[in-house]
Amino acid sequence: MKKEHKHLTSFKSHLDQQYGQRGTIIREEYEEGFEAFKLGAMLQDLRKEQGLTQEQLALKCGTTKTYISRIENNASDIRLSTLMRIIHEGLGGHLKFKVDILLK
Amino acid sequence: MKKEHKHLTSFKSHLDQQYGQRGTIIREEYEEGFEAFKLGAMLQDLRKEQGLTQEQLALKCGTTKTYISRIENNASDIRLSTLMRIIHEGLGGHLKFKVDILLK
DNA sequence: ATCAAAGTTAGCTAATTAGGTAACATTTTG
DNA sequence: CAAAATGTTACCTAATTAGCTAACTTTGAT
Repeated sequence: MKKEHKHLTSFKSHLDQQYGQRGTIIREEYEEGFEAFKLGAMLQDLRKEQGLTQEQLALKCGTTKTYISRIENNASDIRLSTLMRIIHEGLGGHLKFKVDILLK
Repeated sequence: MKKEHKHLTSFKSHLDQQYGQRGTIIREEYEEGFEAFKLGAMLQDLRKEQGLTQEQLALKCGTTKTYISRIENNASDIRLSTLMRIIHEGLGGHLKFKVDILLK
């Protein structure tokens, strides 16, 4: 496999522990890395947790598997509105931002 | 004033309490709202906390006060890369995402 | 090994952001 | 009030995303 998704396994086991409970909130936090921007990995993880194919996800949020693939592989920048649409309509999720600033 | 920034005051007082400390991390969390998307308000708050004008901020991150104004007033969608540039280079901050999903 | 499903890549086009300049409006300061 | 600083809006252009189709590749199942 070309790509590695570091926190997939740990997150997966966490999911497994909670599996069966209803109404459980998954919180997947993505911290922007120093080198590369791996939003794609987060989206791919979330999609797989829900057992969706790229095509199924694409259908839910009105795009194509082609585009989902590009996003997951960080092949393109992405608009905020598009990111939110994928998370909302595609994954049924809720996006939050946090900004940390070190005061001088 | 046309716009209101609800959490500016509370955040401001919190800042005032901590003022003078060095190395303190401000965590401004923005929860995407139901109705409208107020990323602009968050960015404006953060800018003002640092005592920057739109023009000063624009200089630091290689854009114009015109553009900063448009973003703060949610007059335009924004690319992720641009958002990150403003937060990094303009505000010296660090952006994090979180996705909450309610399991079915 | 073969077939089908899933994922990736390549073009092209249309829609939208980002950059630039200038004019206008609002707020602050003296 | 007057002047300066700050912020907003308008318009245009260039760069980039998003959408679309099709071909190619990889993975998984039988």
